[in-house]
Amino acid sequence: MTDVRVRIAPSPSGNLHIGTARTALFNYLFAKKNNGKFVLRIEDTDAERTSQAYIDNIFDSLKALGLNWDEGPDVGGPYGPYTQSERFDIYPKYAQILLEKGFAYECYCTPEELEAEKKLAAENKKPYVYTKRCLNLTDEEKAKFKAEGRKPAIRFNIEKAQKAFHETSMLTFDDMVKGELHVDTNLLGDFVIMKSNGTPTYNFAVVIDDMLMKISHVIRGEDHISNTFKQILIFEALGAEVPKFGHLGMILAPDRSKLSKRHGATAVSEFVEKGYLTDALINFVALLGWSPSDGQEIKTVDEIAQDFRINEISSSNSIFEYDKLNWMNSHYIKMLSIPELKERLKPYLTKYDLSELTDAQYTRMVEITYEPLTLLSDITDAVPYFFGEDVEIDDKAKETLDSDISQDVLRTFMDRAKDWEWTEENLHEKLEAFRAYYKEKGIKPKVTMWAIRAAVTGRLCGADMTAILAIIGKEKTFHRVKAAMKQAV
RNA sequence: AGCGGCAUCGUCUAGAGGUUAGGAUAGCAGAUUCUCAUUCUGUUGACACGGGUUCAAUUCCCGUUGCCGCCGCCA
Repeated sequence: MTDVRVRIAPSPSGNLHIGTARTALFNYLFAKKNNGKFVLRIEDTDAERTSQAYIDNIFDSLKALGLNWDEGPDVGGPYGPYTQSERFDIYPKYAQILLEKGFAYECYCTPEELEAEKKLAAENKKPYVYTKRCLNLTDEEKAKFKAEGRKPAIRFNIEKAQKAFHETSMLTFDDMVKGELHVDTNLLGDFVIMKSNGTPTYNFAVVIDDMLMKISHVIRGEDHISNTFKQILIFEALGAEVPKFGHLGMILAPDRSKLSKRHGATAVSEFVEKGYLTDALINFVALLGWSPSDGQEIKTVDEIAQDFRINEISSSNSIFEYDKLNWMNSHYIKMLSIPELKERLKPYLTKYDLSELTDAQYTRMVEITYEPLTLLSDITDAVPYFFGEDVEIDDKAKETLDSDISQDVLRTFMDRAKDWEWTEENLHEKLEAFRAYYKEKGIKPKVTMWAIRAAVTGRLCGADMTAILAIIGKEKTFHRVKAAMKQAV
């Protein structure tokens, strides 16, 4: 078997899309499983849509996801360069070969002429196929066009290639995930391989690069299926070995349309900013189309690679739903160690003055608040009452504080607590007794605690109350309780 | 319009010619906790439709429908 070499070839016209990340993952898994190489190639033939910021984003996102490449623009490799814009001198040579062999021809049609052809086809309700009007241009005709200042594009001669390598017009290939796929090449139309500005089109550049980079397996989205037939013909015309193809179903938004900005985050970096862990993202996205043989869904990329078989991937589209991603993210958050959590939560705590807390207090705060987090960013709204002298009291807490019972609880609390030793263990004991005291008077423990919670945190729900009191300290606690009492009088 | 692809709980999926159609997530109910959440337990919920083939089809074939994709000198 030839060496397995796969690639991810993003176009830097945007940040790394979550769908591209999944395609990259499946390529990476395939390489891992088969001891192959995973290469990164940047497809920036369209200079206008390319930007360095996007390239950086693609690198960073892929790295953050743990999808490290063996060969690529930054690390190099034996078949570089790995950025298409740096390979522009390569493509014309191969176009020339095709021209000489008769598998390609010059096309002098103007955009306007082409537009008219398309319009005509649309009017006749016929699918548009290029009319091949430039196929048999004489030298005189070409010279005349050139004299007019027209620069030729180069088109691929489908019929010639098809007749040279296939019995009939039906072209077939065996897709690794979808099985046999066919098309009638008569419907393809002679497509442009070199633009009139001298740069290659996508379909051409891909073939040349995959050929030169010795890519053995092309795993990509199913939106490329119709390109595959064209690409196979080019490989054959060049006398190159045709790689194996595998086409993945698409990731759709909940409304079944393409996942786009209006559905929220689409770029990996956006998910990360929102507080998603890359481990959770990659695990989640792996489950779109692939399923573990042991039913254990939480897995590292390496574990998945062991269990990965490309022919077992689902060939249907799948919908990207947040429910499960969220569950998985909270699961991964819970698996983080406290020291790790302390660091990873910091970016979401910038609106608070962390220096108000000692390291021990910060540690404890994290310990009692991380469990219910769905996103790392949820920490922001979960902890305001650990900071500052006063707290903002929300409506429900206000209402609770207004009751006679609450006021009574607070008075008693102040009276008793002034003598308490302010350690968490002791507070735990004392508050238990405190609740018991009120329980005997017919007041539920939670009502008792609500009064204190409302006064100290300004809300009715939150983390462990004993720990909160211990962390913020006696002074601050009393200050807030007094404030709450005054308000109600 | 044409061509191609896809079709199992809301969602992600497992499954095999004969299964009580399994799991996860979400939902619902209960238990636990000072609250919310977490956690635990239980539970609702699916083979798109119509024809074949077969003793038997959700599974194989054909058609219909639906959805997705492609028809650029974008990638």
